[in-house]
Amino acid sequence: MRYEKDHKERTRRRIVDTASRRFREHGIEAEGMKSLMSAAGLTNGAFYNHFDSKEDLAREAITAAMNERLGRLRYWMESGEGLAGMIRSYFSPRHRDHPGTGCPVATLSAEVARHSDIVRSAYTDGVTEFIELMATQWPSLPHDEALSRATAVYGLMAGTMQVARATNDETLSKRVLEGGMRAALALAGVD
Amino acid sequence: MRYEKDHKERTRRRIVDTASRRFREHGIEAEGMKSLMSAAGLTNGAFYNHFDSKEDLAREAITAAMNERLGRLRYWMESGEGLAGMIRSYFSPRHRDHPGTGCPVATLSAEVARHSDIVRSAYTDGVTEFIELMATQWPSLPHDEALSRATAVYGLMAGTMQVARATNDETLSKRVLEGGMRAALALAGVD
DNA sequence: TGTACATCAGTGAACGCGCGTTCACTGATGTAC
DNA sequence: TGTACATCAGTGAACGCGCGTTCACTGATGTAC
Repeated sequence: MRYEKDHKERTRRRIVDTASRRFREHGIEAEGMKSLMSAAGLTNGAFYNHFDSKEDLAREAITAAMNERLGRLRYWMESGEGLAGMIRSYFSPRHRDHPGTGCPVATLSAEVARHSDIVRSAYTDGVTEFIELMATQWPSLPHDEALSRATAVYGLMAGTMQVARATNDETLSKRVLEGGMRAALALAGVD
Repeated sequence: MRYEKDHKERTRRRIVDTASRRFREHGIEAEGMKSLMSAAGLTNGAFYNHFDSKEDLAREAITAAMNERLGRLRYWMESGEGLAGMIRSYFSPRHRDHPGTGCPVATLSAEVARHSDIVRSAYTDGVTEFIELMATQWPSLPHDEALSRATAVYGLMAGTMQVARATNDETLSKRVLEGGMRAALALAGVD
């Protein structure tokens, strides 16, 4: 072997991580291959040693982003603060101002709806797993109802975050974050 | 005059209406000028007789879409069904499957966040007006609290609609619509 | 009324540019002997 | 140990293509007389 045995694998992971961040920041379509690869410390041509196509990378980047968020949720669920902690951190200005490391549902859902089934399945798997984990918050509810509640809380979080980001009225943005947080805590029954 | 006196104005309005629908269907960036103008029954070159740039059109198309939704909300608020009627219609499979005539917050928010202040202001104005009208649903609440509640309900609607559209799991999509509807009705206090 | 002219909404080819993708090549490293 | 060779991750120019925008031109219509 010419390089250390996991050299190529580490490069590949670096591309996925970079894409996962930059797709969330700029959108999948708006992020070009050249600027993406350059941000990963490589030139454009190297990309196709690692992936079949941009769509292929989109699938992996979405999975990576969803897994990252799932780990974060798991951390909160296992901590003393529980789901309430996750909700509070979700509605922070810090999260609003850093979409690249934030919730991919809030940044990519509209685009994903227009992508191939391969990408949509990666998204669906991530969302399903996230919701299943959230649903364990309400062990006394029938599973179906717990899932429904989880999707509603998740939808509320992602939707309000988008409005908080898209508006250029700081007052409205703050109100959206605060109102969203209170409503999410209430809906989750953890306030 | 060569044409009827409002010929140009009607053409202009036709372009705005077409853009308003197609931007919601495909995204602003993904909708090209040529296909847009062709859908409006014109060729690409005619566009610049009516608008300064695609960004300029985006602003008008967003305003038009928001006004259309505002009219629809006004209709429901004045009808016997009130806000509950609007919420039920929002979570219909019909709305999910026709994004072009649907809620622009659910389709365009993520993109708007990356556009110029001109576009973001058009979005902000529309959202503000929509929320103000929704807030009249709770006349007994302090105005600030009514606004907060309205933003939360609106965010919940837009966020869950996006998940229902992006997933390719029909079961999950149905659950999201149903769970979202129930939660929205509860949050609005109209169930 | 009939004819010459002015108007201007709309046409469609062309502009420069950046896109996703391909591919001949480079050069650092490991292997063979 | 030293040298020739094989490997292959990465380079960077080039591909065809579609983008948003520009502009010289067309032709249907209204006006002037």
